[in-house]
Amino acid sequence: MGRGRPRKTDPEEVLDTAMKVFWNKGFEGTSMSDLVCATGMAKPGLYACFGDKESLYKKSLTRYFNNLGTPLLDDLKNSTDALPVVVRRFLESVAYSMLDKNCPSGCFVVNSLVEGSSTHPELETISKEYDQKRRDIFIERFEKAQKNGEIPLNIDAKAYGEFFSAQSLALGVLGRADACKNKLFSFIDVAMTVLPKP
Amino acid sequence: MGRGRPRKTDPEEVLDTAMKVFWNKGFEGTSMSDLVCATGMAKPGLYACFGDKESLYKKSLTRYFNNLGTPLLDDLKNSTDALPVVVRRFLESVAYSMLDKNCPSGCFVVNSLVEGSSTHPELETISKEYDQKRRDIFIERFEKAQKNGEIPLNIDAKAYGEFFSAQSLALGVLGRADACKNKLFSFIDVAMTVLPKP
DNA sequence: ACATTAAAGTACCGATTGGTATTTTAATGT
DNA sequence: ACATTAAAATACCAATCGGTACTTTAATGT
Repeated sequence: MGRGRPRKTDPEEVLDTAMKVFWNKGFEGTSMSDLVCATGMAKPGLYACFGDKESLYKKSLTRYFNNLGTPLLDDLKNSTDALPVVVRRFLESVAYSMLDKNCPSGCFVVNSLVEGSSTHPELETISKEYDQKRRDIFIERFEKAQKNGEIPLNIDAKAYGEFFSAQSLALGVLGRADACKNKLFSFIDVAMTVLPKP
Repeated sequence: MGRGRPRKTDPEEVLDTAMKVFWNKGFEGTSMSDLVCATGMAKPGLYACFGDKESLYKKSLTRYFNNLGTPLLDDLKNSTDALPVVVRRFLESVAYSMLDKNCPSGCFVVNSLVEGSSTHPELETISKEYDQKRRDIFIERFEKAQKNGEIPLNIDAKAYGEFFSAQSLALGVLGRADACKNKLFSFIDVAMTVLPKP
């Protein structure tokens, strides 16, 4: 163990809590006082641990993407399951995430994309980056599907990949507007009809 | 003409400008000073004309919906064109709105839905109300289409209506993330493949 | 001309904002 | 026992926040 006074709060837990506050209220809607109250870490502690508000927000968004986004993307990229299976599983996982009552509503990346603070352009950059990663992996998977013969050669694999990637944006907004499980899942059912038979 | 000193700025123009500022930067991200600078109307004038910040935001969002949303919804509701024609026209109109360089990016209703200020619950209520209106009209149109034989009877008209209504949410986020015309339109092309033949 | 009306403009209010300097507390190494 | 380390806690900063009281200006009605 280190030398000085022991930490009252685990920085990982603090970051997790801060993530949820930003996710729920946005960058502009969250004050440092909000974060102090929610995390239990005093203001100077937050600054010492995570830097200024913008830096803490970036770390929160990165944590969100790594913890909640990356597993879904890895599955989409690496699973050997058929295209309709992996695509549906991705969208349903997003839907389940929308319904998790231990987390704020919606998708933090979508919230951040939409808030798009003009006074803090770096925040827009990072959320666009994560949005792009999802898009790229969807496109890759659809191009692979075309090579595999899972979908016909005469369709625009890139456009289809982008379409399904964008369905998670719609789910993010629907989740933010308190859509129930039935609505989210019947939305996915309809979206899945886009997938052409091979 | 009235009695007192003439207005320097037309309240309609002021509201139009305020709408664009809120649309661009959100409720929490916009300060009264921002609005004073953008509109040219001094702060006491804004309060006298529109009430407090929350009230001005509501009027801005209502103006957005009436001016930009209602015409599209009226067309969707009243046009005698075939289902694929009116649906595509609706989505393409949304896409063109995303590309209008005289307006902020994205859709103000989507932005407002996603920001969803927890400290000002009325703002969430009104954006959800406008979102619901679009959904209702889409569902109506799909139910009508089913009666007309434009789509088969064995599909879930409500789910299809909600699906296409939600595509404008996706377009709103895509527009916010600076999607270009090609991406928006090929997105719509793919979405339109959902429409079943009669 | 002059009172009346209403908007513009200035100056200000307490509260809160993001951020920090300083002190106090609690552990460890010697 | 005591210096050292590091975090907690308090107190504070200038700037900005949403909102308002007050003064000034420019028009109209008589």
